[in-house]
Parts: sequence; C-alpha cells; structure tokens
Amino acid sequence: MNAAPNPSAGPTAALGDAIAAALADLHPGVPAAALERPPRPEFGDYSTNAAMLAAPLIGEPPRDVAAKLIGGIEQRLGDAVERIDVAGPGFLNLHMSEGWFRDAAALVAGRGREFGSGVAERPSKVLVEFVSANPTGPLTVASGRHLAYGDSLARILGFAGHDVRREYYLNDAGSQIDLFGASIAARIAGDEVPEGGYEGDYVAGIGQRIVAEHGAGLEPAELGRLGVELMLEGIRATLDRSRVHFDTWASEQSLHDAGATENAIADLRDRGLVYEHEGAVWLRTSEFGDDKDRVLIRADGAPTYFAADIAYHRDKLERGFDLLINVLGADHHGYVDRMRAAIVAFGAPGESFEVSIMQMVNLVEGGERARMSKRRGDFARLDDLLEDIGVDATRFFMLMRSHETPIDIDLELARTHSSDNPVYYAQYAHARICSLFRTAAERGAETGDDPVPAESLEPAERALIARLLEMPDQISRAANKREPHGISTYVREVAADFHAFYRDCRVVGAGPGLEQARLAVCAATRDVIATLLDLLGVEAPEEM
RNA sequence: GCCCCGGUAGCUCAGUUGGAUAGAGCGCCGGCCUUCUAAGCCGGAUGUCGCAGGUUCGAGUCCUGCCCGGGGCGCCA
Repeated sequence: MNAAPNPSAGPTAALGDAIAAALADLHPGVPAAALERPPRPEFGDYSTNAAMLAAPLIGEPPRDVAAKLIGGIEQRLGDAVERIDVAGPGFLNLHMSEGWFRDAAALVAGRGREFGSGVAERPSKVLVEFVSANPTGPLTVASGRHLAYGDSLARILGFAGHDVRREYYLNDAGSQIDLFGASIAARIAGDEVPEGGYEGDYVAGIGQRIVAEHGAGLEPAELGRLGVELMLEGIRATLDRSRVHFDTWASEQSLHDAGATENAIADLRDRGLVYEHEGAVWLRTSEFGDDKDRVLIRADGAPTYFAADIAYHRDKLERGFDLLINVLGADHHGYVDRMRAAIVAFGAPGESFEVSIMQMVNLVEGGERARMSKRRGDFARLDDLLEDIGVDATRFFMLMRSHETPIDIDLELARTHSSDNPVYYAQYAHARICSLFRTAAERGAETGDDPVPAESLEPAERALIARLLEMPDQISRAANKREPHGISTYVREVAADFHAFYRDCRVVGAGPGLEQARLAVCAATRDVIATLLDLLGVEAPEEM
C-alpha cells in the first residue's frame, strides 16, 4: 500500500509516510490519512486525522487511538519532531524541530526552480485545445480569459510532469467564412453587410487592405480566404503579445481536404452507430449518454459542424493522446455530452475527454460596465486590454478567480502601479529578494561552516518555510483539478509570508551561520515565486 | 420543462477533496521607514456560508427539495 517515495514531494512526504506506517502497525486497512497544516499556530506545524479515521475500525475512542499512534510516529521521525499532541476530537498535532525546518529550507533551496516539478503520479500525453476563435475577427477579452487559462493549465500540467501540447483549431471553412467573405464584399462596395453578417469596423479595413494588395473585383469566396489570412496575422500577433505559443494549428479545411469527415462517418457507420432519418444522417449519441441523437449530414447533403468536429477529435485520438482537454465558453456546455459520446463511440474511455467551461469576463470601471470600444458592432478587444493594463495584469487578473466564476476586472485597479494592485504584490516580493541578494553580494556574503545558532527560527521564518513546503501539493492540486487560479492564490500567500519574514528577520549581517541559513530561505522563496509566476505566464522582475 | 455555473464580511472572491474559533484583497479607522526596496508591515470592525430537511463523532464542503441570478437546450457554428 505504500507508494514509492516520490522525490518531488519534498520533506513533508516523510511525515505522511511515518504516519501511514505507524497506522499500519496499529491496524491494517485504514484509509490514507490527511496531512494538513492546522489553522492555528498552537496546533503545531502539521496535523493528521489518522486516529479519527482508524477509531471506528478499531472500536476505540479517537483520542485513545491517537495516543497510541504517537510512539510509532515519534520513533520513525526521530529528532525531526519535537512533540506530538492529541487535540480536539482526536487530531494529532506535530510540532517539528528547528533542525527539521532548517534542513527542509536547504533542501528546497537546493532544488531551485525544479522544486515542485514532476509530481504527476501517472504522467500522460495531454492535448489542450483552447481559444480556437473563428478567424473572422480580432481576439476579444473573452478569448483573453481562455488563453490565460488554457496556456497556464498547459504550463502547470507540463511542470507536473505531463507531456503537453497546445493546439488551436481553426474554423477556416464553412458558412461563417462564406458570411465573412460576403461581409467584406459588401463593405468594399459601400453597402450594408448581409443579415447576420460581420458588422465590426475592422471588416471595412480588411476590405481596403485586400483591394490595395489585390485590386478590386474579387469573388466573396476569395475575399473570405484572404480576409481569414489577414485576421489570422492579427490573432497570432495578439497571442504573441500574450506570451502564448501553440504547438499546432489544426485546420478544418485541411480535414475536409483529406476526407477526414467522410472517413470518420464511415468508421461510425461500420460500428453500426449511424442511421438515416427524414433525409438526414444521424449518429446514435444517445447510446453514450447524450440526450438525443445528433445529425451528421443535413438533408441537403452538407455535413454539420458536429461532423467536422467528430473528425477532428478522431484525429486527436489517433495522434495518441491519453487526455483531450477542451477549453470552451459557457455557451458551449450543451455540446459536451454529444462530443464525449462521439469519443466513446470511437472506443476511447469517456474520461479521456474533458471540457473546461469558462464563465464570462466583464470589464468594470468606476463601478460600471466598461466599453472598450464604442464603435457599433465592435466589442472588447484583447489588444485594447493588453495596451491598457499590460500582459502581466491581464493574465494575472484572468487567473485570480475560478474559471467557473464570472469575473469583473476593475480596470482602474489593474492600471495602477500601487500596492492596491494584487499583480505587483508577488512580483514585488521577488524583486525584494533579488535586491537583497545584490546587497549581500556587495557587502560580501559570510562564508565558512558556522553552525546555525539554536533558537534562531522566528515564527515568521517557520511560517514561510512551511508555506514553501506546500509547493508540491499546490502544483498537483492545480494540475489535477485543472485550476490555475489555485496557483494565483498560493503565490500571493507565499509573498505575504515572505513580507512578514522580511519584517521580522534580518538576513544580511544576521551573523555567522544565520545569514547563510536565511539566504537559503530567501533563495528558496525567490525560486518558488518565480516558478509560480511563470506558471501563470507572468514575469518575475529582478527589480521594480 | 430539462441541463450547466454561481449564491460565503459593505464590495470582489478564496476555502487544500468531510475537520478544530470560516479566511484574503479592496473599502473604513489607527500605528510603523537613520540598517537588506514603505509597490511593504502591524493592529481594529463586520458573517442566519441563499432557505429547509437529511447523512455522521463532525457539513461552507456530500444527498434531496425549494428560492434567486447568469448561461444553454438547432438538420447554426
């Protein structure tokens, strides 16, 4: 039952192992106990509910079981632990020794930017598809949230040890492209765009550029193709500014050209899952958890968007991914069941397909919903937001909340370069540490093997180290739950603990032994913050 | 009608897979720079965790039913 020790888990792993072993001695088959950080300092550095889990199986009161566990845990941990108390309903509270904290800090510092990486229990090959905005307009702030989430999730999964690829699916075929071409044609002619067409001012600009380069008189279909090229140029530039780089761009048109849609439908037909009804061709998605069957080919002979997407996802599966993650807007949630049904129809496990549903993002200024652009038919562009508040603030604010919650971005707050702006809080901690190392270098760091003075571990220092030790758990949690916002919460906690440490603990010139020990704590903190910010796609400046 | 998401401090939101006296930021009040960055720190006030039941040693967290807000239920994409 003991998992192989994972070097990535850090110093706390040994605590969990000791508890599990002591528990196994007492009674077999007790479920894995939690190792938590208790809510209050008096409760020690770590606590476990092991005794409360074992009590019903053993048939004794939790506090009695807890008392029996103490010896076994103490014996295994030696002088790492100073004292173990039984508390409350049966918690075991572990008070770690000063030496244990010093060793832990040195270990974390030694791992540098690697600390917390490789925590995935079962590394797998993952494809994250996100943004995938139609190339018929510039990216919006909604895409900005998708991109921040998708890219950060990819970074986190990669750091955790998975083999991750980012992909953008390009809807470069179909009725929307036709409509886009018709809209451009109308603007060139000085007419209103057709019903339901693209009304944004940028369409006229696209038309002008095409006329300037290729002359007038192009067919709408050609205008659509050239328009997509130009829009794509802009989209790539915006992604670049946002620090997002896709490994692959999948093209719907290419799938059509390769006959992928027909092949996918033929495959499903071979599996006996396709039938004809009222002139259309249907897929039995209802056999795999969907509400009802879905149309693959319309009565007029044209394949549906769903059919093309099935072909696309079949292609993803054939490329050997264990896990497909799609990042979609809330308006697409009704689409999830049918797509998963198709995945299962191809013989892949349902769990191999996941969708992260993104809630909306509003821009707020002065307590009111902000308009980034007042032009008719236009919308809040990501470029305008990047211009306004910068990449760091954009990405950080997008990831401060769970993706399942709508967010309001306060532009006034995001713009200010003051302490009120949460994006600078963690960056400032990082810059402060870098500055501290510069000072240490100027003054000449203390050298030698002086021992660390006893009773030199201040409460703030102890709290900071304990916070750093959460790193592996925080990474695996963010990765497993697909929640980059957990990283954003955690990095602010690390920064807050560092600022308190900085207040209470002199580093440079602290004295023989102590200065080096505290520089190790600072180095560990600096690296952890830099890693976390990088996972969010935010820079870690060395000075501010 | 059915499905998804949310409802936690004045505001915006966290809440580590069911744990101890529910937290943070903003806003409000008051303190702290002759030593490593004050973009910082410290102290102070505020809660029927939407409502009602249930599960158990224990529920903001899990189950059921309601209420409110947002989104979705096409041979559109």
